[in-house]
Amino acid sequence: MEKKLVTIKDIAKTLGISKSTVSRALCGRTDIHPDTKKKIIELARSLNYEPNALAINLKQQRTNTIGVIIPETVNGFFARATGGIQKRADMAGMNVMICQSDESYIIEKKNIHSLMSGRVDGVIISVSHETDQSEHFAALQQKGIPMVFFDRISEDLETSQIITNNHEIAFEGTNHLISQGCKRIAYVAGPHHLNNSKNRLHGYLDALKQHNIEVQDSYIIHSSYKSDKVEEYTRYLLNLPQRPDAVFAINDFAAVEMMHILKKSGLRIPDDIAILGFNNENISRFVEPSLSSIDHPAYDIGMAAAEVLINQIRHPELKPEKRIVKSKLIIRESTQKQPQL
Amino acid sequence: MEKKLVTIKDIAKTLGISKSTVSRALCGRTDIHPDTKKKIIELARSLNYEPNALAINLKQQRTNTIGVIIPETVNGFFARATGGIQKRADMAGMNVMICQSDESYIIEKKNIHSLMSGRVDGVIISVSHETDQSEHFAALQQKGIPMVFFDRISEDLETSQIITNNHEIAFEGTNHLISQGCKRIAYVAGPHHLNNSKNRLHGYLDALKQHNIEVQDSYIIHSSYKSDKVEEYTRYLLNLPQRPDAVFAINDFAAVEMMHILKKSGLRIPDDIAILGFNNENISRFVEPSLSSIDHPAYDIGMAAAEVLINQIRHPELKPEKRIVKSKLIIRESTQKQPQL
DNA sequence: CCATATCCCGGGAACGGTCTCGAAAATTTT
DNA sequence: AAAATTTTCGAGACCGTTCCCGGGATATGG
Repeated sequence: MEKKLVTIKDIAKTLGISKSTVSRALCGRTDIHPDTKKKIIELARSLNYEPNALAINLKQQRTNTIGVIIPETVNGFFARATGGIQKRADMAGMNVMICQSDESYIIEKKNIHSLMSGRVDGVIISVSHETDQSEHFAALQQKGIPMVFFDRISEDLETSQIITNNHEIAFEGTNHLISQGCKRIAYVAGPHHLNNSKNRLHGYLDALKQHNIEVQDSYIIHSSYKSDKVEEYTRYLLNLPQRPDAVFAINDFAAVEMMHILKKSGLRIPDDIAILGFNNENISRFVEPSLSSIDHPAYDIGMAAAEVLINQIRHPELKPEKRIVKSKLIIRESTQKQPQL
Repeated sequence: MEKKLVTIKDIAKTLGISKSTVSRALCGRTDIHPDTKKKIIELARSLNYEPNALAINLKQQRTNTIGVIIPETVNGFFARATGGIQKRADMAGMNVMICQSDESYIIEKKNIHSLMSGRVDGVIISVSHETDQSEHFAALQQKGIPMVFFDRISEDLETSQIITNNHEIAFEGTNHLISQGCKRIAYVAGPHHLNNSKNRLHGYLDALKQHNIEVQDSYIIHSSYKSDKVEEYTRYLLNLPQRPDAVFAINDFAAVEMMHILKKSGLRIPDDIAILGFNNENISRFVEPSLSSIDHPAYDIGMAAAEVLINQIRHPELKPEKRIVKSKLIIRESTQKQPQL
């Protein structure tokens, strides 16, 4: 136990050669005799030599790793997105370091510093729900560390970003509800300051406007993404003088829980009240009635984010790049009032 | 852009003092004059100095980070567990580096090497579903890097581990099904070589034996954890000459999907066939009928794993520690044949 | 056979910190 | 006021690599 790890110097000493030569052999240079190279590699293998990434990175002035800051991994969307990031990074031979902000601005800030300190080559971020400023991001940018935002972006900064057609898809979703005959459509939105909830909200509002449906402020709920309030605002909606006949929810978890409460209250879905979710989680197919939702291509978004970042790392002269990934409306039972013909 | 990051030497030079002094000020030593210290700290702050963790770690011969290897973050259990790990590590001022094996032995091995290379102070592992050997773990151990297994452990090695009362809880779950009058209980198990599926399987078998119910091999399915085969084996069970009257499933996702298929086939749950899941995912409360499950305290398991590992790191002389965290049977509608009185 | 190019290899400076040691300066003791 | 002690600081080794540079050995060319 507690053995000192074997270093390049140990190998050099036992072989009676210089550490430069050992280094040459181990990182695959050509200016070394095949025989010595073979000897070195064999010894290294037998000693179970593991290169010290700290030393290498210190010397190289880059770590070959990209930092990721996401609100939380328990959220299926972010879990799938990091999956995509990891896949793409792996293809490029890069490592990934994941931090969770836990939807907290303070922790997000700490994460930034810890990634800077770890000298990651670039950062991918989806900002915490609490965050409404951007100095900590600016600090990163100022140090010349490339960064890419996805899904939840910080609009104050001129950086690369991967977003979806939020406005359009919320517009489309709302239109779908209207086409089903819904007139009193409640909307569970995210926090005001986040771009994606803002854009989605406008999509919703514009759809209403297009159909000359008056906007009811009491139908719009600004909720946290950490949905521990679902029951509360569901009861609120139920007790409104004019009960909504549809709800467009912030995500599928909220939608499913809401459906559960509504059903227990004796309401029929979608006939009494239609429900449309967001994110198209796995479960949505299996609940009853099956939940209509917006398919948010998390994995692809992650892949795109990593791809853009890696480009940025390799070609620092590139201008920030914005990509838009398309979300898709998935219609299931929870919003389909009339049976299909 | 592309600015060189500010170092301790830069600060020393502009202040006309030695880097030793700067270092002293920045890492909070006492043998330095308050005035110089103040000057240094102010300059550092104004320059946005960020210590280079690589250099520090290289010198200190420890990184203050613990590595984590889990099969996949999209799995709610592991996502919650890493949440617990991160929480506990944070309390101890340590960082966490998460790797996903994607249930692949090859990737798991690569992860191990990348963590060794990164010189993490210790590793927490839940082995991939594919893994049936342990040399790669042994390599870690041999280098004196403490490790803790959780949930899915490698039995070949003498290491710390956090497990649950698998045998007992599977026994209890099966008993519960029997108490509901089920006699033909199918069991969807994990791979043979994983300790937890093995122990659970024995719990199931022992429960049957205790009630003199003959074991039917055709009722036992060894499935992957990556459940893309649910439909396939559900059909298989449905087509057996003697259809089972209960299924004890490997996890809630499989259970929920299975329920969905069974319902579409016109079977009533739990009357025609009872379903018991594993892991008590969020959704289980919301499906219809609500799913009985085994509550597997992921967060606590993660906390425990981190705690044991940190102990081990700080006191290398300690013997490996085994902790058992209790799972709990949660009875809902999917297994409750007779209405409650 | 000598000049030149090529091939291998060792020495040693970096990378950015920490830390030990000893010395200068300031303070206290006698 | 000299001695002893304490405070404060600088020089430089070190962590494990990479890489530049130069030199000796070997091969190539005329």
